Amino acid sequence: MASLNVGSLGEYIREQRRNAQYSLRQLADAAGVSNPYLSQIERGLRKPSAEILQQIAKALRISAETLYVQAGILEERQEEGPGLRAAILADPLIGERQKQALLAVYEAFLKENRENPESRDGRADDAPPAPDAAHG
Amino acid sequence: MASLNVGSLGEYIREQRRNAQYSLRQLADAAGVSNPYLSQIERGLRKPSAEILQQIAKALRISAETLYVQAGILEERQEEGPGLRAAILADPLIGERQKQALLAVYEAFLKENRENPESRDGRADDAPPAPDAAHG
DNA sequence: CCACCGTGCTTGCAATTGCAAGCAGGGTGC
DNA sequence: GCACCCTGCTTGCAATTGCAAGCACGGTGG
Repeated sequence: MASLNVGSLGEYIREQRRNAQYSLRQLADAAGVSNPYLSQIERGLRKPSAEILQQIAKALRISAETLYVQAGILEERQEEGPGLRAAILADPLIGERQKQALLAVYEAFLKENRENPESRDGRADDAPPAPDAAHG
Repeated sequence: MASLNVGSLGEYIREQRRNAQYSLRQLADAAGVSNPYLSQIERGLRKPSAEILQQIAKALRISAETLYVQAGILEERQEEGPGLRAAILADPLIGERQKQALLAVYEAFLKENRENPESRDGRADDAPPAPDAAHG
């Protein structure tokens, strides 16, 4: 991992720790990691594993995903892509082939609608996209 | 990490690799990891870092999150499921009946994935069975 | 002064991670 | 037969990860 990411990860952890008003030792104890190691992580000298990040996140009462994103091993969720295609591709509950199958169905519908605009039927649906905010 | 998780991770990777009809060396090369190490990972002898999992996932053309979940460092997201439902319903280019059809396909995939978690990247309806050598 | 406690950090080391070099086996062509 | 290619795996090693023991400093109380 590039030291830049590690640097920002450590800064982030230190900031969250200070926000929570924990000393280094308190957080290390709560997280079940050694305090020297936590110090090294905060100063960007070591690159902790995902398991360690999980432990630290739990002790800080933040989501592990937040630290994964800071560490560069997870991308921030795109809540609503520019379209349904992106939403399908971004869905983590289905696999690539299932995504391709859904996209194929969707493309077939689009093609059908281009060739026969009347087939859309009841498109009075103007509800705004679901406000799927990033989880806290 | 409990060896149980590493075991299932390795099995999962091997299965995905075989689904993609890659040899161990081909996948290792594509992923940028050494082939002995990939072999060890598949056999559950080593616990790869998240970065290595990212590389393997990219080479397999699956999401890194999928492997993180298998490795036990990420929980399956439930929240995005409703997100795609909303995106389908919000899409202005398809009609109500088409939306319901897409939703039905999506729900079928989710159900299938719950009952058989490894079928996400499995056989799409129109995909022929992989020409596996019988008992390799 | 001292002893004690808290703070964050240094340092050496054991275990783990990932790799390079190579082995063993199967198959093919000459 | 041989050489070559492919397959997956073994093995020893360097680098990295995470820790235990301890240091240095500041503050407090006797």
